Amino acid sequence: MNIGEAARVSGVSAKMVRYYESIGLIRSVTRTQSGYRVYSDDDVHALRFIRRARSLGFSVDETSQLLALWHDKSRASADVKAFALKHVAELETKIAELQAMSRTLQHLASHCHGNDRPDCPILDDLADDSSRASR
Amino acid sequence: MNIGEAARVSGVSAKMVRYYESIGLIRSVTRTQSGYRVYSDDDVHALRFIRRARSLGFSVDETSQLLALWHDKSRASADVKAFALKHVAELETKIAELQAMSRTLQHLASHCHGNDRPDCPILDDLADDSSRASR
DNA sequence: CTTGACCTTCCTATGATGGGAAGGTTTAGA
DNA sequence: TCTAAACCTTCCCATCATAGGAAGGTCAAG
Repeated sequence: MNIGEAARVSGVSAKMVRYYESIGLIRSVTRTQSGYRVYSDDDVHALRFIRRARSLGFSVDETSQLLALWHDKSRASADVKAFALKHVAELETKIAELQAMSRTLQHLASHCHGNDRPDCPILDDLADDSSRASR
Repeated sequence: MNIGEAARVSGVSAKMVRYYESIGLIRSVTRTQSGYRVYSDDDVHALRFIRRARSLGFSVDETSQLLALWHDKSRASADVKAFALKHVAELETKIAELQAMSRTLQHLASHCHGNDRPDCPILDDLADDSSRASR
């Protein structure tokens, strides 16, 4: 099948399929005489795998490692589990960072009258971050 | 003061100070005869404001809008509050996305034996995402 | 044989940041 | 007074994953 159909059935855009090939994430598929890429069901399967891994927040590099684990029939499930849990830890770190931002902003907003007067503790905080330490 | 000192006291790298100037986030400061940038306390104040806004997850563009609100002495605090709360909503959306990823991965990992056998439900899921719908 | 829907490669941009090269300036010390 | 170190300047490149678009070749249906 052509790249367009492979893109459609895998959910990965044709643009990204070419990109993934260029960086070596997927193998270079065979071509027709005229140069069109030809994809097999296995290729589409790999593309779906990639799309799913990306949707779980794995980087392209990490996805590459997951593909290697997938193809390595002799790997231990412990290796895969450790890899997944390491990513979970990174996600949790990121979540905690965003929650800290959100919490701070909500706190500031709760002290802002939100009326038509100009004085606003949110901007006051941004303008003088030493206030955070002393208050 | 020179850009190096301004960077040190504001917490924004000299590299970024030049970048912020190049994109118009901060004004072009005056120069010495030899071309060195010269920063005032007000300039440093603005840089601190920017650093704090960035640390709360505002984009450079949003930071620019915050700077405008800061300098607009007649704006209503309601405008600032609405702006902040919109950002909180975006943060919460992002948090929810990451939490969904984390939850899914934790769920998969909990079903993985994590031993030296090769079979692993994590990779099975990645390899066949139709399983998610049917199970 | 034409037209439209494909496909190809190549270049550009995004957002925020850092690295580094090549070269000019300033300052402190010998 | 000279020199070396520590500054500064601009300019280019890289990151990461993705998209847009141009210029041109191919294929299939009418």
